[in-house]
Amino acid sequence: MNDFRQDKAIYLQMADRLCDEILSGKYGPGERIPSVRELAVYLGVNANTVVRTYEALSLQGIIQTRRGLGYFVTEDAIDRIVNARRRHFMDETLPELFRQMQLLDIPPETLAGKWEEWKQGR
Amino acid sequence: MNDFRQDKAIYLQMADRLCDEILSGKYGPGERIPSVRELAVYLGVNANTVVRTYEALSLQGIIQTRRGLGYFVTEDAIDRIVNARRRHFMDETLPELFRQMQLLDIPPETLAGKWEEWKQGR
Amino acid sequence: MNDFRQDKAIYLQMADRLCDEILSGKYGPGERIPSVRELAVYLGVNANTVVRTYEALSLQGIIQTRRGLGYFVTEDAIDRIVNARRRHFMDETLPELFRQMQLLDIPPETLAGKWEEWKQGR
Amino acid sequence: MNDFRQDKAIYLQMADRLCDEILSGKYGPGERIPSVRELAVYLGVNANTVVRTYEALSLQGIIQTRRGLGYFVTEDAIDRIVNARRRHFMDETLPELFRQMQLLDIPPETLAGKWEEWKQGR
DNA sequence: GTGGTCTAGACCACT
DNA sequence: GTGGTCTAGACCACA
Repeated sequence: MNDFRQDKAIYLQMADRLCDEILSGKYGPGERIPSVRELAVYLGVNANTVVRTYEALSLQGIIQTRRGLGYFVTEDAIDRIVNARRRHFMDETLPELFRQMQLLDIPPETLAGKWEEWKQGR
Repeated sequence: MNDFRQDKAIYLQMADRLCDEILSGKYGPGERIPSVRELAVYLGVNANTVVRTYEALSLQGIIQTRRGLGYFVTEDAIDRIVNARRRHFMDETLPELFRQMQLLDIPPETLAGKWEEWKQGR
Repeated sequence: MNDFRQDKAIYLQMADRLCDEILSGKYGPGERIPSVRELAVYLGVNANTVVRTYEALSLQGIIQTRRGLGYFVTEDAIDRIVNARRRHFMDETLPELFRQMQLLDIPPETLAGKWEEWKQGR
Repeated sequence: MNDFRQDKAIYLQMADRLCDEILSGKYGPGERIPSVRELAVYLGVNANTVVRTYEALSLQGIIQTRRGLGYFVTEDAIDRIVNARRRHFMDETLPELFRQMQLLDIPPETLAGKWEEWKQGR
């Protein structure tokens, strides 16, 4: 229990995991996810931390709450997750990649070549 | 003290940090870096862990030992670090990037366009 | 200190007040608002409650954080507040109004007439 | 006990509640409502506050006192409550609504359209 | 100083 | 049981 990295907020790591589990089909659209207290005990974190995770995912429309019943995966959760990750890739991953390329003096043409190599290797 | 991630060997994380500090100029070429015991106490890790770090960096020619004096940054440390990181970029960062792009269904042409955007934004 | 109603979360009431103060010009676009701890002491609430208020307003793009400096009113804060309130009027106020009208057996035509009356009375 | 708002006199809030309970059938026409002292203890308020509540409702003809027996719901209590609330709707709710519409720059024609929408949605 | 996160424990309303 | 909110107090990174 409680095997989280130190370089990212626990509640965000938990959100990522839940999204992975939704994408993998562990929790399908419309299904109920573990209650706040259940998950808190299971992962060895404070209930408030789980609350923050669920709030964040609610705001993104990936899960929704039903008072007194629990949290449920929304019908379009998968679309929303993929879109959010695509956005993150464009706004975070790519700029960081380009920053590194600049620092390491790697020309952008390299990317196209490496992409071909990689596709072959699969 | 001792704020290391759990997902990577501590001695490798320490090596990364030392490289960062060399690149930043904190320890210039030819300068002495902290002794094994000093660094072990300072970072709250076992002295053997520091030894492994220094051995790894020695093997890469980034630092070198002088009997009875300590470890010193080599003259071409910066080049070696940049080259090592360039290799890491090619062998680790890029494949991971391409894997993500495949998962998110992002075409490779996007990279060239985004690179131009990013260069403009700077 | 601490004069909040019991029928609505304190952090939401605080958010409403802050929006009022932004609309009134007390805090203009680009200006800094009180720090989390300042406001907590001033209003006699817990710092975490202020944090929730500021987080909620951040998510709506009404304020934004600058690490180590504080929270600042965004340039388009006023537009966002007005739009949010208009949306609330349509989605919350009106349905509640109509529900009451149905309960009290008040015909919808009444509204137009009363509107004219009210406009004259001003 | 004693969960009243701060922004409205407690005796008026108690009167509202009693009216709700009459409308809901908890106390039917002709039935006896709790004694002043009973209600005061139950709600944790001063007995004089309950007296003011009952006086106010008596003046509106919603309840009536029978010496030595207690207060009783009048036969036409429900009509009187509905009428009072209709008056409140006209004199308080609507002007406040119109004030908001003016502030938010919402044209009065919107009401008719939204009313149709709402009726459909039920 | 600033904000950001986490824990522990409490009370509430709703089912 | 469920989620929603609040308090008290702690430690962190950033400026």
